[in-house]
Amino acid sequence: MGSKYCMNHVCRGTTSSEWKKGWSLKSGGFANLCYRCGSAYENSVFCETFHSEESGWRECRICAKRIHCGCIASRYVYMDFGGVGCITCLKRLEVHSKQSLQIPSNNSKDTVSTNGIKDVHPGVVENRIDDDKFSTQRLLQLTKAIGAIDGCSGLEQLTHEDPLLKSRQSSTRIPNLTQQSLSSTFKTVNSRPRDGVKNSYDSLAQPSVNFSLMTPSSSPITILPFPGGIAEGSEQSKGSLEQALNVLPKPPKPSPTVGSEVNKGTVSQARVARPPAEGRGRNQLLPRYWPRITDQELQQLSGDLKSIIVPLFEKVLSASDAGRIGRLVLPKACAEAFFPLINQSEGIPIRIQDITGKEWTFQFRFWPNNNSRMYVLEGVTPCIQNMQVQAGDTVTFSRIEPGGQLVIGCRKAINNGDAQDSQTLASTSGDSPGETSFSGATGNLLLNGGKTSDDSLQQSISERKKLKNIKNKRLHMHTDEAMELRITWEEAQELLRPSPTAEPTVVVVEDHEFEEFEEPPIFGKRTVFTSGPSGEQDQLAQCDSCLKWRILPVHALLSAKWSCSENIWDLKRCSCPAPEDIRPKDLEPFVPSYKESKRRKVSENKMPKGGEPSGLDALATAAVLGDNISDIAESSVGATTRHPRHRPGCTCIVCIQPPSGKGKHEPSCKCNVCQTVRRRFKTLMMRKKKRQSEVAQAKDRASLKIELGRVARDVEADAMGKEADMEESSKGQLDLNCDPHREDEMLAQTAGMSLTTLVKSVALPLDTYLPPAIAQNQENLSFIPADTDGRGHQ
DNA sequence: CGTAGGCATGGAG
DNA sequence: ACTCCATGCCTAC
Repeated sequence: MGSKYCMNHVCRGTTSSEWKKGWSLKSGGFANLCYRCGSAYENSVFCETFHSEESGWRECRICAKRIHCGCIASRYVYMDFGGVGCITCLKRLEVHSKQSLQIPSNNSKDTVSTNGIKDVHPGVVENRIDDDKFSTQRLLQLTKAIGAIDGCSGLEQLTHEDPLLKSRQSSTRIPNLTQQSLSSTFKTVNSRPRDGVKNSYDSLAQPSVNFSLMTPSSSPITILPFPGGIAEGSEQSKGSLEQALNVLPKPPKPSPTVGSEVNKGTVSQARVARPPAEGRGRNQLLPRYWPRITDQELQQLSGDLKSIIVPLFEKVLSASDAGRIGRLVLPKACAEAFFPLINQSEGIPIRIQDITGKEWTFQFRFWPNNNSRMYVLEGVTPCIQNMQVQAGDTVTFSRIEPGGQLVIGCRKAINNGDAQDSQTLASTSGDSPGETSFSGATGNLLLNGGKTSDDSLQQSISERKKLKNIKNKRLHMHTDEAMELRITWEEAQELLRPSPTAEPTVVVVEDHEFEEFEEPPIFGKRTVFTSGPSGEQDQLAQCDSCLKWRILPVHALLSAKWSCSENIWDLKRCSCPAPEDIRPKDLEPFVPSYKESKRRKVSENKMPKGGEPSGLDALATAAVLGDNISDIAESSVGATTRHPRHRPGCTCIVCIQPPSGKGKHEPSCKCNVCQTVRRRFKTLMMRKKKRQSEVAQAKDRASLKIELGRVARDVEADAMGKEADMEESSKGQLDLNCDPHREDEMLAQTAGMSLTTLVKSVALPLDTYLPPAIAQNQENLSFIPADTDGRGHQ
């Protein structure tokens, strides 16, 4: 990396500099370049060839006017990879890509690949073009063809006493500029102090050139191009005329319309992403952040501000960005490329002006995030509101040259099919969707994009992606309140079923068989248990296909997705065309929301959906449909044997039991309720065994400890002649034998009871009901205990 | 209780 | 596997 001190005259005197990898214009090779000035001359003050006495100014082979040597300090020449061009007629591309320059020099080289261009692009240099092509006549033709560019009229801006130029003065217009004016311009464009808001954008990583773009009715609009665009592409070889007008970098895949528009002497209105302006790490910017301002808009803006506008980047506002929190997340790469370097998390206040000149002050800061940073602009709400933008719209960041003043603008989203409000805003504000405007919304800047169908299509796809991006899952869940899950753990438990692939292991505990499952349970279909007048029980399930209700045996276990075809218990009702088992009128008492449920279900089924609801989806659906499970249970089971601890509507395994003496289950009953009871009892027993084991171990340890203590006290008693302490030790022993888990003890003793009796006596903590696998992972589920404040876990 | 600040989380690329 | 970043969410006020 060499010296830490950039010795380029631009940075001269500074004590340190940041360096980045880049193409050195001095050596033509890959080197460390100063972030500030782009210079690779860490130890030298000037480029050796800059204004060298011998080489001096050189001439454009096309317009025969002066060009710079292309050194790093030669700011007027756009040099990314070492290309050299005439700053006046912009024919540098021709020179850069097709031929080398015929540069007189004292070292007798008839062809000079300036600044090591030969090393960088050897192929380019070798592709020479006959000098005839660059005769004066040819030059004039090209100049006329350029038209709007007005040839090399900007030549007068340059001045330098150059003997080589003098030799050409007889045939070409030679500027009479002074070194002073040159330096003045140079400083104006490039010299920006490092610190401070307005002048701290140490982004002159690459030399730049002022490209003059003449419009028929306006003064030249000078635009700082992006170093990366032109030199990188192969499109330059298509001809100088196009590139001459392509003052902004081309998109990676330029639209064919761009060229045609250029040829017509107009400015491209195509909204295409352009590689960003120079800046730290700009090459790492994702294309999604590339500015998509059209040439026309840029011209308009530049003219309006009477300044050089350098589009930097843009971002589609997310919901968070546009929210009232007032924090706009800046893409990291953009923040680091175009915003001041900050070392403290608190950041710095930064002033950004809008098109009206109104200045906004934001706090530019970052948060540590995963060993990285997350950059934000704080306090953007007023500006966002002023621009009348919202999520889905795009904010643009540009820079005014000289001075480096940041400018914020906006562009309304084109396709607001998903962002209805945005469209409303656009219409009310008079903006057409998809147009670029700037805060303050001056009407003359709202230009029609003039997109072709291809452009529109591309743009539409792009916008759709953006909208999709801003409407991600979280947002979707949040905005779609119907998806909000409000279901209690108790309700969730009732949907648990053994995994269909799970093979239970039957264990016998105190004469009761219990099924153990290695696999965690799954969510089954919610069904409704009914009890008839005579006490017989039925189970009602709704077909997911035809939505008809079917009467099933109480022991039937249904998967989350169930249809009539799976009704193996009633062959007359095993297909959807079969009439419903129960009339809606009769179903109402059990499913109060039956009608509403069915109505919603039908409309829901009309919506295209990718997958089938299952598991959590089934729960979500239940919640969405408003099928208050509590209500269902309460009404469906009628009078239940509710445990006093449970509230009305409780659907726990206790409360859904039929009243005593009614519908008593046989010991071998395999209905859902009984199986659940058995499962839970199994869990109880396992926990009890575990606890007993732990207690036994603790008891052993305590006994040992007590025994040791007793020995010690015996010794002490013997010594002291006292025996009173013996009783105390006995008390301690008794305490340790006390089992604090009386409840489990009691429950364990119920093993011999009938299931009904067992159920009656069970009053367990909620987590006890849950199989261990679920209990452990309950925080991973999106259920919210009914009695929480709704903030979820944690 | 409401709000803002700050960090954590997890989906997406 | 890793980074980025949209958003969740805890904490302090």
